[in-house]
Amino acid sequence: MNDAEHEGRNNFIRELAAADAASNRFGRPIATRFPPEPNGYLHIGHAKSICLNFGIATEFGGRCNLRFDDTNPFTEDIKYVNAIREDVTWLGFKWTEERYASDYFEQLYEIAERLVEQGKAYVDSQTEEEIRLGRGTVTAAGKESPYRGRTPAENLDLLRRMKAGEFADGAHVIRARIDMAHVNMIMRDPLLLRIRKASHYRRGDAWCIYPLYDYAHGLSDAMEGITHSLCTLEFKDNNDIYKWLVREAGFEKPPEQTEFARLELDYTVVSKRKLLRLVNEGHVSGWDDPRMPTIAGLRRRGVRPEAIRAFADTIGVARKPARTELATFEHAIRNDLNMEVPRVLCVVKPLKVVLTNYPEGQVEELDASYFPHDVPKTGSRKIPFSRELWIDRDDFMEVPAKKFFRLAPGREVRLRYGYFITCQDVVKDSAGNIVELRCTYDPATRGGDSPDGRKVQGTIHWVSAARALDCELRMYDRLFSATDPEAGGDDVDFTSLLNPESLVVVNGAKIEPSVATDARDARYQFERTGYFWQDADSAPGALVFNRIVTLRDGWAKVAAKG
RNA sequence: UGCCCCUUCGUCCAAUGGCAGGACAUGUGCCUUUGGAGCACAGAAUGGUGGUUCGAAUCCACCAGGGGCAACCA
Repeated sequence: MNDAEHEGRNNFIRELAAADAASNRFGRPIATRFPPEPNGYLHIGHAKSICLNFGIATEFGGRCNLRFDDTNPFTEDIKYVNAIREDVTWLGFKWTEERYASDYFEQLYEIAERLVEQGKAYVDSQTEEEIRLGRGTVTAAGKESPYRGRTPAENLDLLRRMKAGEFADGAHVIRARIDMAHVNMIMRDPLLLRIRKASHYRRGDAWCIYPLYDYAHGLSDAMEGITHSLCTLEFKDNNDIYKWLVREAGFEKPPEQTEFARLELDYTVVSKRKLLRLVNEGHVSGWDDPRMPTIAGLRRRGVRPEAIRAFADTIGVARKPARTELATFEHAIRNDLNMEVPRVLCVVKPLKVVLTNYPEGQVEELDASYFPHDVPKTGSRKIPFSRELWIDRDDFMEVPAKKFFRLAPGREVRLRYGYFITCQDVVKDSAGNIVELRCTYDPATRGGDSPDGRKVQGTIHWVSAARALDCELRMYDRLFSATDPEAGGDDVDFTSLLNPESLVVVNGAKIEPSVATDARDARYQFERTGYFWQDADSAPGALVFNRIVTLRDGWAKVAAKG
């Protein structure tokens, strides 16, 4: 361990890096990389990997590259490159170098020629299906290709002509000559290069043979001088070919791959294919829908990068496949916001309150601190108080339940930063719905304290009916109603598990007027309700707030118990 | 069915042969001009069976359970 041991919890990869740094095992600084394929958007699972890779590099005075593993021209696009760059930057990381696997095509090709010359690779001309069948199964050895015995000269000629574009897609592939009976399926003569007469988003039509992941990844790491190649568990078996290639290619002190468990979060899917379906089938509004687990979605939701980094730290890194409870993530979000953002008052479901003993037409400006006593920040604003107010419907019960501390007929409560009020009368419409409360206020309790020392059980939020602003509230909840939406495998369509209430739009909420002059990207705690900020759709006069996360709700627990 | 990986409180992660600890969650109490936050306390775990050892979560063997691998995807 070195002097950076205070920076987060311990894990096996960090110990490995610490030991390697201490022994100078690689003869070069610790180097990691974050290697996304630019074919989709980054999500919370990538954030774990990003924090790990950049964290290790920083902690041990090394470097971390952002490398785009763009070896498949069919699926990749510059727009994803840009989105990924934006997301990594937003998360708070600076990469040492920006690299592209597609910049290594030349070197990868040279290595292929050498392998062919040494008889360690060959051109296979079987069909795709023949190759698949020939691989055998997990219990039965594979069969050697009839083309496996081609001479180096023959292979080299074919390879050059493949590169020159003489053959159609699928006519030939380059395979490593390893062992068709290897217990690890990956090692049964893995494919290295395939023909794709496709335009690559960066290389255009310069190439028509493209490396496969196994061929490109380890060698790319090696060419960049990476020391610790960190990836998720499903690449465990690929480690064998990784080692084989960097050795055969002759790299001194090649990088070493280490696998860790990917993040699985309750009520969430992170597979690119499924995320894509959610977008394409219109279950969400886009990649940045605030319910999406994408970085873009979390950003639009209002989650701060600090919260994501803190979350990554608390979940740790291990080899055990594990699911994390959503509460762990929500705690990280609240914990971050709690100490940072100002409190304001917003009434979600307005119920009119008329203070019968308050002068008609009078408006007072009350002082209201932006922060509670335990947040070491200062600042306040004025909030208007008037005869007619809005309070939340949930803060009134005509027949109060046990342990309900809020407003009820004959009961006195405190209006936050305001006065004590007592409910005198309940006004209903012809259908019996409560439409208005007639209350009295105690002028001596201005600011919220009674000079006679009288106590109230509840404090509720409110806004002036005359001065409040209308706003729309988008109440987001978990996207799925099942803890593991993928548990059913292919037998269950995961979209059938979508939570129908993942978005509840509340129109006609009432918010205090101070927010009109705040910064557009201000985040708030709406007291007693949750954390919010303005959505991208918001505009002056048509305010729209996203709920970032709810507050912990102690009353909900009491009420649930009855 | 073959190979590989994994198994510690409800959940996630520590403890690397020497007092099983933290966080989230849960419960109770205190405090409170947010039923927020905070504070205090509590309950809660080494998958099983053997073995090695003065001593095992840790090392070994077997068993059980979970996961990964049979794309010209990454």
